[in-house]
Amino acid sequence: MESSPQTQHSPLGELVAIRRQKLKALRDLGVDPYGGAFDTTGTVADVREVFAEGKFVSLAGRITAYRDMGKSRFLDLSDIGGRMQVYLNGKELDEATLAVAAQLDIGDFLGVEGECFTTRTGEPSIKVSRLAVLSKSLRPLPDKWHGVQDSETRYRQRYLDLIANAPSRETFRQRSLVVREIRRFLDERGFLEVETPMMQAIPGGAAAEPFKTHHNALGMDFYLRIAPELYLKRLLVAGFPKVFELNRSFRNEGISRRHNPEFTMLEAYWAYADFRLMSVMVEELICHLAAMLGCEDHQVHHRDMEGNVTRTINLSRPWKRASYRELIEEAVPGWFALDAEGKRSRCAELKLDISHCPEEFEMTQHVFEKLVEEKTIDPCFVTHVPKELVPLARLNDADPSTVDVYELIINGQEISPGYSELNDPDLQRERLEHQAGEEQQKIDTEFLEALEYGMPPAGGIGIGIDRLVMLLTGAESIRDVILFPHLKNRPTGE
RNA sequence: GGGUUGGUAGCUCAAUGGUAGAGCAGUACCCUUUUAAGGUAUUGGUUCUGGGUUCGAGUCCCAGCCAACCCA
Repeated sequence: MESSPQTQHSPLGELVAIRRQKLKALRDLGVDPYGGAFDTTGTVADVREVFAEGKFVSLAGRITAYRDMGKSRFLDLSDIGGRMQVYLNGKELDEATLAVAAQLDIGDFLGVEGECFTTRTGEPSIKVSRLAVLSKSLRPLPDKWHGVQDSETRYRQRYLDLIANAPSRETFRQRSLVVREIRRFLDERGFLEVETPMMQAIPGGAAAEPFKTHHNALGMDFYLRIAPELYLKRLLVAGFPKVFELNRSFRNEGISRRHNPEFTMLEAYWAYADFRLMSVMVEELICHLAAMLGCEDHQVHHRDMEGNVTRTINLSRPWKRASYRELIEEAVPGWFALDAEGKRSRCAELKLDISHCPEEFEMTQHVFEKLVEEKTIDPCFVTHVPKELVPLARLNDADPSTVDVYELIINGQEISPGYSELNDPDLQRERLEHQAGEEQQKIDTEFLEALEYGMPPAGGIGIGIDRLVMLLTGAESIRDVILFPHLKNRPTGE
């Protein structure tokens, strides 16, 4: 705990001290500044809905503006969904109420009862007949007009960001709508939502560095999952034909504009389907979500602070489908005709740093990431991906050097992979062993055992929900769609 | 991990190496339909931290901390 700011000889301390004096004044008036339940007509939005001249309503919210005109006082009561103006008439209210009103600050939670009326400037308002202090705010809120600009404050004290910045509120409201709608969409199609372990003895389903933890009673180490995949497939073995999980996974890797150590992923599996069917469902889902958020003509517009359109994503169906090879040839003609040395010098010409790509397929993948993925704004399903990149998918019958998957690229980043899942237990074991190399202990042999009981052929998808929300809301950073992104600890104190 | 930029009042931002300022918030007063209310007055500073250069540092140099962006 930090020391109380009012004990410090600081400007902030003085502001807090003044508010504490008001707190005491309220108590001296016989008012509990942290009142209990308050019966309301509803939220601000609800009250606006039922608003009718002369109607008696009751509303609670935070004071976000205070306009004192002498005998007349107007204040704004806000909640996450909007604001409502409240009017205090200095001549009609009793002395006790006015004395309480004199101790109010921006930031306080207040409950009011009164009649609806419209001011002559046309503002729907509530003429207060009774008020109740619900929570006295002891610290000053951010600037009412500029909000919180400092990114560090916005992330560390997200509540201040949400209080002060309407666009941030809207982003997180939309995120919530998206998650809810995905569940509804899948439920409508017969998918069953399940919950599988986030603590796993062997973290499988992806290639990523896991977080490690320890269970005392069992006396064993666990890892936070990097993907739910291997458990969801066990449920296919169990006989569930359609399952999904929409929840957190964890990867102990770098933090960037597009990476948070914990992130939200949808994984869905559909028995007897394949990656093509999954791609159509994902196309439908994302278009549906965009439409729900009000995008017109399948155009998603990203805007800057002034509201100018900075990017338009065209979601018109059908979405482009092209093979990994085609897309790379398109970006770098003649690429696949080059030998390893040729590829290396071509990368140098293209100013691509491939110092971390010893293998040829890694150079190719780097070219793909830089010259295809990052430049693909409108949706594109990339198919026929090299098998080295995707060890858990079914090999393509016609070209066994590739797998039956799609990688959906939108907005310059991978949004969703979709597979025809590999259900041959022997081949799966071989591919996992090859992937694990020296580290055979990293193979989830119990998963392989499950496969040996028989897993139906299936289509599977993953969707990175954070990135999906970025694309739908125009957020530039993953931190703008995660309520509490991880940052380093603050040095000390404030 | 490397590079670039930034960190000044509660918030948003200024300030050629030469007295640290403004708007909002706060405080006091005026004002009965305002709404970024308005008017008058006014309080408020460890300029991120620690060193250094200098007659003099928010400003220049070094180191560190935190953040954003780019690269890996």
